[in-house]
Amino acid sequence: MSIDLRPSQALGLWHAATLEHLKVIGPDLTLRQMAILLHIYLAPPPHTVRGLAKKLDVTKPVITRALDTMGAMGLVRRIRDERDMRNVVIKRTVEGALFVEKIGDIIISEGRKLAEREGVQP
Amino acid sequence: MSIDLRPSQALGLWHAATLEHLKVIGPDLTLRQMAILLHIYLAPPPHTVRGLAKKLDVTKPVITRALDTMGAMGLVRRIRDERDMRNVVIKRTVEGALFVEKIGDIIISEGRKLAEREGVQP
DNA sequence: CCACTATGGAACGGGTGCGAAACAAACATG
DNA sequence: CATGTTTGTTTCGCACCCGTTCCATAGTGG
Repeated sequence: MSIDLRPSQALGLWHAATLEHLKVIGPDLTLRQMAILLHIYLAPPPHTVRGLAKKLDVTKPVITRALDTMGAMGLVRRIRDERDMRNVVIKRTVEGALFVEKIGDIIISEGRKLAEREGVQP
Repeated sequence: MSIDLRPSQALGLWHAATLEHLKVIGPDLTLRQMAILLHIYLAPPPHTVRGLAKKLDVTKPVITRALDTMGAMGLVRRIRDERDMRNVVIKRTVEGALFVEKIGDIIISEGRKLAEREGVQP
């Protein structure tokens, strides 16, 4: 229930989750794209290009290109804002939600394995 | 103490740690390079190119190039095996150990923040 | 209308990772 | 030795991401 990690646990979890992520999902997303995707699915909408750029402290083209890539993968959808046609609102997709859910499953699963392997410790 | 995560916690932790990782460390390592680095520092030595390639299920050039990159960053060191000169043994460095430790700190810190924010829940 | 700003995207040049194949050196074996 | 095998690296062609810069469209205020 808690997430008070000891150093070896934290790194072990990160290590295992990274390995499993590569094996299940592949190396096709950069760390930045991952961050963008997770932010879209975990932070409350609406999301715009400039909002994401500011939040992640990157330039706008980075967001644009990431949306191109992830849009092609079907993980995300762009919609023009009807009320201010300059804006683009980024929407979630079913496929993207499943993708993010899969990432969560990996982490939970690796966390559980790690807990079993270590048992209860001081 | 435990690492039994609920879905929202797992993804929240991954999200926060990814964001913080990008902010503190930068986007200069790919997911694969991260996995290689963590494996070198968390799994028991010795580590060889082919061993890493097999463990991570990638081709050898991937390892070679990753070692080039991370070697240039000082995170890792190559040593020829004296007893079989075909082998290359990958050694850890002080700088690399600090780097990995920093990653652990990020995860622990974000985990703690997350726990505080959520409190005890069903 | 006409500047002026805001927003997202496109174009350019540089860097780098990738897979496949070829390569060089060190060992093993007949 | 001569041949084959193992190990790590290099090369090649491709693709993608990056930062900078510039551009097109949409809204704003005189």
